[in-house]
Amino acid sequence: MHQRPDRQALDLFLRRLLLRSPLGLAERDAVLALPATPVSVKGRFDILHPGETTDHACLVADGLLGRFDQMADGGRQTSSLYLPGDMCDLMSVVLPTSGWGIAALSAATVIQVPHAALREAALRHPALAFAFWQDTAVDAAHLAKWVSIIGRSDARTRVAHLFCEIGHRSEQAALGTRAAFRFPITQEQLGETLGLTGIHVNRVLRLLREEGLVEFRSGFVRVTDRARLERAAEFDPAFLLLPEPGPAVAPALPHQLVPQH
Amino acid sequence: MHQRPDRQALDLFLRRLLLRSPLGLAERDAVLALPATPVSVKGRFDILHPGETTDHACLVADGLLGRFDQMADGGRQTSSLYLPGDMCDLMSVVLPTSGWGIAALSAATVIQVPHAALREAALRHPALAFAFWQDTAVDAAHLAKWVSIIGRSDARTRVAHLFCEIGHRSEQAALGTRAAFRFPITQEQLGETLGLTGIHVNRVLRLLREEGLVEFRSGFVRVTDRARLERAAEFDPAFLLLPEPGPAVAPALPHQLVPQH
DNA sequence: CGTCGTCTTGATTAACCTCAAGAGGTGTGG
DNA sequence: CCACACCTCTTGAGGTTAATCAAGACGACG
Repeated sequence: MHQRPDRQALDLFLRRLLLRSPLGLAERDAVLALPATPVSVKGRFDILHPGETTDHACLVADGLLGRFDQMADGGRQTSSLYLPGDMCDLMSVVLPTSGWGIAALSAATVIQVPHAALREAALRHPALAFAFWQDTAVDAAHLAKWVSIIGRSDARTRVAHLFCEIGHRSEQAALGTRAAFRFPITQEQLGETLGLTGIHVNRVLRLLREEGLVEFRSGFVRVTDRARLERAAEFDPAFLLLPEPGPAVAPALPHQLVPQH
Repeated sequence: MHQRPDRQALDLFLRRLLLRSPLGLAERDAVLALPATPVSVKGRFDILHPGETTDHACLVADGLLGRFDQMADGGRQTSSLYLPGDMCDLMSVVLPTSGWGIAALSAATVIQVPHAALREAALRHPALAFAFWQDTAVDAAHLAKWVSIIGRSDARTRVAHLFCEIGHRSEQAALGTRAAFRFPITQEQLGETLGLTGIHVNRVLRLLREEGLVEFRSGFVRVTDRARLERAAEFDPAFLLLPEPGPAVAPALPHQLVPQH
């Protein structure tokens, strides 16, 4: 735990891959040996501008990142949020030029991992190639879910769903519990994520607080009634495509979860 | 051109991969040699139910398919449309159980390609593994764009954008031109795709017709003013991540487009 | 102590939904 | 061949949700 931040983040990333893909020792070592350059950025900093071409992926070590689309009127829509351990823009390895941007929503530390190294690791270890492909598929699954939430749900459902999702993901990544977790985002940014205005998000937050479902204050979420919150959100954890978390959150690499390969 | 439908569809699929990934002769042969079972379905048939597990991907040979999410109230949200040549649900190779369903929006012919064969081809040919991964990334890019369109655009912009996108994709797949193309979908289904009600889609279609931008009747789109339509849609072809189509659409495999590998 | 970003609340407006009803087109059975 | 059912498209009237406009409070930071 007193490692350098880049190694620690690679640990988190490997942990995330292992949740869904069994990887052998050689593959795991290859992930942990990836070259990694830590970079710290302030909140509201654009790490990648829309339309730009990159030669590296960004692994989140700390803070909150978002993938966004810039609209004609200057407004933004955030399509994905990335927590520590997420390799945001892993798909840029096969799609180095894309239409979206990546922004830090809060102060953040990101680890830059060169495409060349990721590509080489995937070539050397086919199981890794599949794991990377799978990671992109999970990203796509999230986006598909997001389309349906924004397209068909009202504001209250959307806000509730986001809190449920981030709670689950935070717990899965051992960053907090479903009942209480850090979520360093402003109401305005919540609006950009949910397809709402910040003002309306504010009203919905008040409603959810008064209903006793969830409280959001200064970058921190406290779920006061999980059952009712998940019902309000029409939340189904299955969509996260993750195994159910065990009773206790494993502090480090859960070797017992890794099937032999 | 008088081949069996499954070989023809694999041709289209290979063509699509080659648009973005250079593939050698061996890889191309491997794609064309994939086992393929054609199946015909009526419109409104659910090919894959939400939450189900599959062991094959679906290559569209004819008709229109959509990926959808079923909401609690029974309503549907379509998150992606698939035209002939698209391997819909290619990502199911690495994510065999997912939350979405696949439905035929019109009568359609789909070609079932077993996961096992796709996986083996990817293992044998790393370049194919990258091409498949890239195809999933393109899918994700589409979804990300869709999130921002549904989250931030009004109904007129959304409808216009969809027509622009399907027109471009139809032209790219040599199924029609950007100015006139088949689009076998009902107004209700358009609504399910755009996050609107079918009734409101109807009103917007009337508006666009009266403005002289585009006409939609009995499954066919006629663009009457492309420049203004694309402006109304805030459409940027770059988001499709495709090279600009040449002056003429190549009728078969464009060998001259394939870089040596 | 003042400034800036964020949060909060109220009043008004606009976009889209819901409910309702009828028209056109197509396939099917009498 | 006609009658009927069914699906899709069309249009109107009224209601609801969320956006917009406006203003003030709170808190962190220089």
